Amino acid sequence: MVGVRQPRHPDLGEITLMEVMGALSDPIRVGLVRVLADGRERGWSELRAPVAKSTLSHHLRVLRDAGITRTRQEGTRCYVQLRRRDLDARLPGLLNAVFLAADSDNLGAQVSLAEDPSTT
Amino acid sequence: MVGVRQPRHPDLGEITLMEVMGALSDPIRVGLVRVLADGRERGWSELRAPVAKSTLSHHLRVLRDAGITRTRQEGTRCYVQLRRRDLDARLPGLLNAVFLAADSDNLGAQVSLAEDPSTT
DNA sequence: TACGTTGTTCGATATTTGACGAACATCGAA
DNA sequence: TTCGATGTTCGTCAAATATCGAACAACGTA
Repeated sequence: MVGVRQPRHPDLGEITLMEVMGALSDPIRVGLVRVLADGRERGWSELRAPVAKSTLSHHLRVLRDAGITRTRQEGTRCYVQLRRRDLDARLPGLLNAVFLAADSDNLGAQVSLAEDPSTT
Repeated sequence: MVGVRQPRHPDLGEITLMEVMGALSDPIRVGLVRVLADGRERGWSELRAPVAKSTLSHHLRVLRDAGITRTRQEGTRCYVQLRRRDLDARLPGLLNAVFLAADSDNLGAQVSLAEDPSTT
């Protein structure tokens, strides 16, 4: 990515419940995960959250470090994707439960996707 | 209870995903919840955790405030119980997922019950 | 090669959190 | 009523977190 190369992605066995729970105890991050819920890869710049870009970068890092998302760099741009398969394998049912509760309370609604992907 | 009366217990509708996730992102607290997993009420003094009693009190308060446990006072003693029904109603599947993951990793194993309940 | 874009990293804060021991409050018992 | 037991609360610290703006680094492009 831009700045530093090769963000660390913990592999399946390194994903821990404690870290995932901690990562998902912040509304911005839950919002980000919800936005990625459909499994599609999203561009960093599509993500809309009411925080400074350095803060958004921080949150995305927490998610990545916890093994919740995967970041891919392509040229100058980054793309983020939910590691749903890995999470479901390692922590069965957790993501579903979080989505269920978050959806019903519209938690993390402050986060959204840019309507127009070109709004990069 | 001892010290101050009537600990606050959020009712069903006040339980939030964010607070529960935060409460369950600490190994001691996950350990406590695991110890209460069978639904039986336990005496405060039965709980064994590698922290000072003021710290244990703190953790039990975090769990109580999040709506995860219910505390009852009887004379000089306190009894704690998991609010499983409420949690399952408000956050379906979450507790199960946490138990599943915590059990398989033996998370929070530092917490246990006194072998002899009289070890009060 | 000089720029502009895109995220990341670096301080700097302010807040929250975990932990401890000591003081305290409440209840039951001597 | 004087103790002893049982938790809670308080004051204090250290460590972790959330945020921000500014400086940076890596790419693509003019």
